[in-house]
Amino acid sequence: MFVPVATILHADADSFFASVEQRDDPSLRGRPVIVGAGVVLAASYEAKAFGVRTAMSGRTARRLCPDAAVVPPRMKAYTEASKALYAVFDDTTPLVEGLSIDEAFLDVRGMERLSGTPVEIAHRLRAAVREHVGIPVTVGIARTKFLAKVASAAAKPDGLLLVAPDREREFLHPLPVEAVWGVGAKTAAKLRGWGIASVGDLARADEKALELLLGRHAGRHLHALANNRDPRVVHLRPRRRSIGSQHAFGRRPWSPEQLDAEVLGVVERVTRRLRAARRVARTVILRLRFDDFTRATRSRTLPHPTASTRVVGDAARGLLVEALPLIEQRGITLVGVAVTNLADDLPFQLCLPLGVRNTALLDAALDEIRDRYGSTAVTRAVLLGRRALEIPLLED
DNA sequence: TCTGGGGTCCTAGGACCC
DNA sequence: TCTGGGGTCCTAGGACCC
Repeated sequence: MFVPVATILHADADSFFASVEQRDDPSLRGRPVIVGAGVVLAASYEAKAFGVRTAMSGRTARRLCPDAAVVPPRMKAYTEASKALYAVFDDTTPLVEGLSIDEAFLDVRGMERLSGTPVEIAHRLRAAVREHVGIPVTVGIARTKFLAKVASAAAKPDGLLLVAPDREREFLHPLPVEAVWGVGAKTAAKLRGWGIASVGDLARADEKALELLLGRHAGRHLHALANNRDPRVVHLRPRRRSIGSQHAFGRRPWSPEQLDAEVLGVVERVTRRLRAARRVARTVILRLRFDDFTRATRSRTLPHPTASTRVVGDAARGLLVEALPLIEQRGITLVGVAVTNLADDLPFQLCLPLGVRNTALLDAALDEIRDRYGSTAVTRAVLLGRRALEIPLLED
């Protein structure tokens, strides 16, 4: 007989940024700690006890918890800690799916004889993170991703919770709808307006009615999760689909020149990361936020993928000009640029579209490759490019 | 209650092609 | 000449997550 087994672990560091700060500065241990001044990026559990929450304004947080230590974020330290955390994950099982800087699914199916039961593996994982990273991590264990994720949230902080396969519904159904992964403030408000307050209510709701209320996909998806149907499997880390950067500058007076310079600065950061990842993008998106907190996006898809600061910059500036009336009308507080439609930046991808009938453009492409990757890459590109160009050149 | 920076996915209309 | 149906791509916006 088939016996379902809980083999999916969801490991989630507790108040990640704040834990790293407490690790690196002993005087912060046991004290309320808030990371980030303008807005709360992370709050230690001591601060959360006062009602401080992530994404809350710094002013509100300090009012709730005047004794908290407020520290500026150190992204570099968090990135390092994340690498160490993932090293422990990768050491635990080959099947790790990263969700964010501090959180991942691990599938430990079939590892019983080698490593012990999932609960034993989770205990060892927590101890290893303590030892090698120096921060607490909470683990939820269940048969599905969704249950594992909900379990870790329920077990926080510094906990471990197994949802046994024969007790899934009794665990799930009493929880509030907000506990469902994918239900945020807007969706929760809609559901509560319809008298749906618990996961059990959601499970008993009519699926078609949910589709009408929330949209086709969201309706079906949430109905399935509430009814404990989640067939999603653990995948290896998927590749990134977009890269973006943004800058908020508050309600200062601004001029079109300053705005233009701001956009170019953001583009510079984005294209640098794009090149570091050896990828190219075809769609450029300009994000704007206004004085009244409304937002807008403008996007443009280029004929060829690129990682060039100039090309992305020109596109972003064009979009900015388009949006200028809106900006003048509402006043701007944030600009961001994201690129998407990503592909690998193989040298021949530059040669292929550029060189087909125009050798001047090919030269420009090769210059770009030399600037970016050095002269050996040019040799490779020329070889690849020649091969790619053979047929079109014969046609000419 | 009015704030950061980084992402993901879905919806829906319009253009265009077959 | 006209009408239908289907598919893909692009653009803009919305919701959600950490």
